[in-house]
Amino acid sequence: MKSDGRHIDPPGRPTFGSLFREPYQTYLTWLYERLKREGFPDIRVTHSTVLRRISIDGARVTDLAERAGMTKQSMAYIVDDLIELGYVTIAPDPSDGRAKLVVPTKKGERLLVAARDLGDMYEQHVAKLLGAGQAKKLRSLLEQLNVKLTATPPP
Amino acid sequence: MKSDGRHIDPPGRPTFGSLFREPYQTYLTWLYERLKREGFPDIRVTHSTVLRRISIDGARVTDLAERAGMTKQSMAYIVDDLIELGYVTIAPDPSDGRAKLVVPTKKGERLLVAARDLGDMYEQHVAKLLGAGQAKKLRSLLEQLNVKLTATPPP
DNA sequence: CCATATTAGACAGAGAGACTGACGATGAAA
DNA sequence: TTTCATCGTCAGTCTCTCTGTCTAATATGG
Repeated sequence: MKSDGRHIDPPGRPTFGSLFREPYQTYLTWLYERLKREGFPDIRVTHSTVLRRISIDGARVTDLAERAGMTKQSMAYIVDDLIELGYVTIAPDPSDGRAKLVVPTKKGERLLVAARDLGDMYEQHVAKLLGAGQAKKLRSLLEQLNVKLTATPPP
Repeated sequence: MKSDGRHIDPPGRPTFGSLFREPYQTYLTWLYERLKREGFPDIRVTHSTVLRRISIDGARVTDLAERAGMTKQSMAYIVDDLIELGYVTIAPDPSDGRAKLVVPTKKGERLLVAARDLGDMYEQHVAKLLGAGQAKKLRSLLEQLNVKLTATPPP
């Protein structure tokens, strides 16, 4: 944990990568620790690829996989896990006999609400650290950046 | 209980988590794609846990592991890989007969320089997208945030 | 209406990358 | 010297993602 001050990254000027990595890592670690405490001890980081994209209307495994940028086999693996843990169920898709819909259970909905509330709580903590105005500025800059990076990716 | 929205994340207001995740993901993907093109096709994301923390003076596996927050076995596995790929070598630690130092080779140093240059290039791209002043502001906010989050983690 | 191509998902196997536990060798301290 | 801590390794396991192959169901052109 202690830094010896002889790294490639000069201590005074963190690389742009670490600038983004560190808060994300911190957030991730905090969130899953809190979810554990809030009564969801069996939720792992991988599950978020499903949880981030699920809706109460249900979603197909193939769609979830495509949105997450992974294979449908991998997505099916994660969905299976969430089924076993009781956070989602599968229902037949009335509009396509081949497809199944992944739908959150009541327990799954409680999880989604908890995760969202924790996200808000984290943002409030950041506002307390930076000041409300600066936190708002940070959000705004990151939102702009994400939009513009999508539109104009680096060469 | 909100039930009218189809998506858990309202489209207009990304969660705080996604705000950090997206630029980091974009950056990672871009960086390793570029490294591939720059002549380092065998470098994978995992290797960064070593590369981020290595110095030209060398570092012990145990230290690398502790700084990366992982086990020394896992770190040794990654170091072995980098040895085989020719990016680092191990040298005996003159101050401790049990220990070995992980030192970058010439090839490893070229990689570190390339990675750092690409990081700068990415930052310049961000400056072009947001404007130089806003990009500087973003860097400043993220630096402050990282320092303050370390000092005062969320509850 | 049928033949063919496409699509949704399942099954099997492989490999990366992380973990735990146990261990020998070396060093530090009583 | 004896005892305990530390450095790195060996062996085994688990999670997660990938390819490749397969079936059942759907969509489409003739």
